Amino acid sequence: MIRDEILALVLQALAAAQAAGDLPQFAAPEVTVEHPQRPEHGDFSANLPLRIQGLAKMKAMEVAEALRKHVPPHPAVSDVRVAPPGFLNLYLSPGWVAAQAAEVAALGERFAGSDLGRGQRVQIEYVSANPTGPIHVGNGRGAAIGSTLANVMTSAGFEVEQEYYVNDAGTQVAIFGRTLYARYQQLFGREISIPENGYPGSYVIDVATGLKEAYGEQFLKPEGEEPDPAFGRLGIEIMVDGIRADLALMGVVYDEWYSERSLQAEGGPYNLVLDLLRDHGHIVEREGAVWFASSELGESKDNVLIRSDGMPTYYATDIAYHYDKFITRKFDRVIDIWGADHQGHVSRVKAAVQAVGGDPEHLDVLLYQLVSLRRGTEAVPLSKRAGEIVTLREIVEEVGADATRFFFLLPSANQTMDFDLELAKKQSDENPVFYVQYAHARIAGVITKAREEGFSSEGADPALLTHEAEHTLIRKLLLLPEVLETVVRDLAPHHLPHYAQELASAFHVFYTQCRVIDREHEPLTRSRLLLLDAARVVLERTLGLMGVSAPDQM
RNA sequence: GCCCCCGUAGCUCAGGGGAUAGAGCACCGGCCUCCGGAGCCGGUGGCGCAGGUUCGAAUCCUGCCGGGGGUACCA
Repeated sequence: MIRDEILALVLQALAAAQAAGDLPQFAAPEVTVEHPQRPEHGDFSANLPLRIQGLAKMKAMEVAEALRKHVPPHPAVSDVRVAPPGFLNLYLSPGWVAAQAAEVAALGERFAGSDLGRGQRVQIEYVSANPTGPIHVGNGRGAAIGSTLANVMTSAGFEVEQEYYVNDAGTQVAIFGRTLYARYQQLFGREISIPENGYPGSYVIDVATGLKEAYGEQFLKPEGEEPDPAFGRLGIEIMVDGIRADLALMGVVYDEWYSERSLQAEGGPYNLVLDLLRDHGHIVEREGAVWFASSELGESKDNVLIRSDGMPTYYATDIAYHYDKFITRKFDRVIDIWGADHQGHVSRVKAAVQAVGGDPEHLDVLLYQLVSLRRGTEAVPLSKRAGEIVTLREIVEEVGADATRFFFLLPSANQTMDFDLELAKKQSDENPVFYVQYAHARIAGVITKAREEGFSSEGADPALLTHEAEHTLIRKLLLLPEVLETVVRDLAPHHLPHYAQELASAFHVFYTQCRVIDREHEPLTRSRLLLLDAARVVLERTLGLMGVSAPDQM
């Protein structure tokens, strides 16, 4: 990408200036270039002179001047200037900028692809909500973030596997099973109330009804007896199917649905990991429970692995799960995307990864702050135990998958988010996603109209693109590779919808100022159609990575 | 108490060591004889407080104030 080429020029200038004796020898700090806020400061700016003025024992302006003299010529660069208090500003050549319209259009969907990941195998695990209830709004945020990150990392040359960890074992699942069985019995007329701490939501009745229709009274036992464990598992399967369908509605599709229960199978990772921890002296037994001596690994305290009732904790199975990720499946890198309520779990899991022989440096936990719901000024509780919850499906059906995803992606992950249902539903036309999609529809409309009138971008000369709005648009197109790199580096997909808005804005301005189809200027018409091709490529790409559709008409 | 995240325009949010802090919505005023006005142009308005580090701080550090989350033999 062009930014890296500019950076290379600055580095070369530094080396050349030192070789020529215009700057003293010293080890330079990490050099970066950035985009100045003001266009008169150029397309790229290096603050290197300011950073090394001390090392060089020279004034920053003098350092900048020494560098400027040694910047090697480059076809994309038309000017290099020194600006106070000591910036080195580089200006892109207008001819080069214009030519990029043809480059981008020719690259098509290959544009902005990269080999940043060099085929690294990355697993991204996200949502992984308990299958004891339907997916809710908060889970939707994780879904949008995870799936977008997976798309971007794939395009950046990572080999990405998307996974949903199905918590189909443990206490909550057992409680769900008992609740389900109570509902099932109720359907046969028994006066049974759902257990204390059970799941009061009406969806459990739906699942029970489904099981009754499929299996009749097959699972009905004499009153007072415990249900067949297979009954609860069937219920969980139905819940998982529902979750899968809800996420698919938002365009989220996984490579793998990984069962927690399978960890505990004979010879599975769970027993293996316990033995491993025991062999390494990480296990202590006290108060009737089995503990992971994590305080010896720098944690603030020990944590229970096996409760005194013999049941493994979530933490224990999670250690086995991460063992499976790192050791068994050998992922080069693992990204877990969790809600901020799991924050305390991060260092524990990292400590555990270390203890079982993985490298905690290769585990990234991306926490997203919680989503709160309101209707106008009225707060809506999200709790799963409250019975009535707002499901993700409900949101998607009301505002559409595109707006839902865009909306969830907009704030950075470490910003809490207020999802106003009333606003999302009532003002869906004013959602920024429409502004971006409208840009795409406009482009498609013009291209179609041009074709009908016999115009195409065939043989276009990009050099005719000299209007300021055209150049602003092209510069914006060239930004996508940088945006994608930032998304990958910082695990911050929120840059994408913001970029999409800037891109759409640059297009709308161009559209307003530059008429495309003009019979009296056919060569310019072709050039502008070429630019539209390029803009369409980038807009489609950006929307596609977010999982948002790029409609030809609206 | 301790740990994590956040206080930026009336609202929702970007910017997270650079030069005069941005966008959307809202509000005020303009722009279609012409490719889609779901658009464009202009205007009003802002870094919680106090110290510190730095050539330079919205950005880093410390303290305080305010909001959210965590601190289970729940997941």
